[in-house]
Amino acid sequence: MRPENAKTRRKPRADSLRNRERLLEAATQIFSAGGPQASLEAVARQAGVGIGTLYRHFPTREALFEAVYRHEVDLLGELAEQLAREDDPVEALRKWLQANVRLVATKKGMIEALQLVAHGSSDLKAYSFERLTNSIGLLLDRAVAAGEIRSDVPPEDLLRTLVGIFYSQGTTDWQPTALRLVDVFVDGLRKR
Amino acid sequence: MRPENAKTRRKPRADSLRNRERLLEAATQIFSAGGPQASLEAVARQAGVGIGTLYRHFPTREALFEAVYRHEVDLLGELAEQLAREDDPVEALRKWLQANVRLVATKKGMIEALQLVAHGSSDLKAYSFERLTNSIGLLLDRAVAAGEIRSDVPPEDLLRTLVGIFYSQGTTDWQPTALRLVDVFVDGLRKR
DNA sequence: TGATAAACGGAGGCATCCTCCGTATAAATA
DNA sequence: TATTTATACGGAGGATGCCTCCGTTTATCA
Repeated sequence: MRPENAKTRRKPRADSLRNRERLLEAATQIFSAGGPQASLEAVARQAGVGIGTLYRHFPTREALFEAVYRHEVDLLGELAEQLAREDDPVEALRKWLQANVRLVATKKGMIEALQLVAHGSSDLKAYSFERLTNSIGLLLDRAVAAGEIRSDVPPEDLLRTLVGIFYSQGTTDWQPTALRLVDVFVDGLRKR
Repeated sequence: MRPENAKTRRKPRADSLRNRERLLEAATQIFSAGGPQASLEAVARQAGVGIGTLYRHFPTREALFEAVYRHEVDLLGELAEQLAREDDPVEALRKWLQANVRLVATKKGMIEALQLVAHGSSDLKAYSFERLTNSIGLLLDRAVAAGEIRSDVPPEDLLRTLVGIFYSQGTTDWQPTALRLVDVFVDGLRKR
């Protein structure tokens, strides 16, 4: 006799959890290298599981992609919380923005991925928009509170500006330009 | 004896030209409906030619897509020249911008298409950027010369703003919003 | 240590990609 | 106009990817 609700449930199987992790990790790699339309069979191969297992965990390409993307967004959120404990608030903000640029730069597929998100599932869109806006807000408020930057730029505008920087850049060697633009923008936020 | 250069060339075959046209037209339809990753075999079917013919004319998906996109850009260029002959220069500018919105709206695939261009062949990017900038410049200069709008907004900025409006919108029912934003922006350009 | 719910792998059917080459045909030539 | 020949045509076919289905395996629970 088990004392739980009507729906008595077994503990999830250990191999299931493990495979899910492996798939997520493999998908991050494969999508990063090949964009979000990369072969799902390649993902399964990379993870060392059967294609059926992939589809059981993530019934559609979008489901897998969303899980990967959510994970990346969460990592950026954690980075923001970590940076919020640094001394110099303006530098913390700058570092976070630069981390975004580097993330996109090292993962060539991420650019296309971002575009899919921009016009895909609005759940995911809402989630990541909120999460990223909060991250920026955290760092921004601290810098504003310290009296170091102007207070009339809301986090949303900063996020959109960041995305704009990604979009407007070409494919080759855009990272230095993007980093410079971020620098300029952060400097522009500073009070004179 | 033919009086031409070392490379004596026949006139291109009529069927070849015709098929190229048909493929372009079919691709415009198919890509518009299904986005740039739509089936190429569907394009060939729609055009009423064999798949081999498609590949002979356009060796890669990108080549076909580029041709389609160039054609659309050229049409917008021609529209600008036509509008430049209208009476009211500000209205002409507004109409051209609205035509852009409608073009993208009726062709759902165009949004993804634009994104491909943004990170694809830089030839195509340069070509379309220049062509569209010129179109805007044509209409803008006329309105400036008539003293109706401010003179400190270069065509490039206007183009980027337009693209930004496309990107920032969600998938559903964004056309009214985009048209409104265009309106606001054009009104903002007016001298008080 | 069995019973069994849950997860696993991958074969198989279908779609698309792209290449290759025998056939057809439009332009050139006589 | 008839013949030649460069050029283009169509589509079969091999490779790959998508996704489903189901017989087999295995982790949990008693």
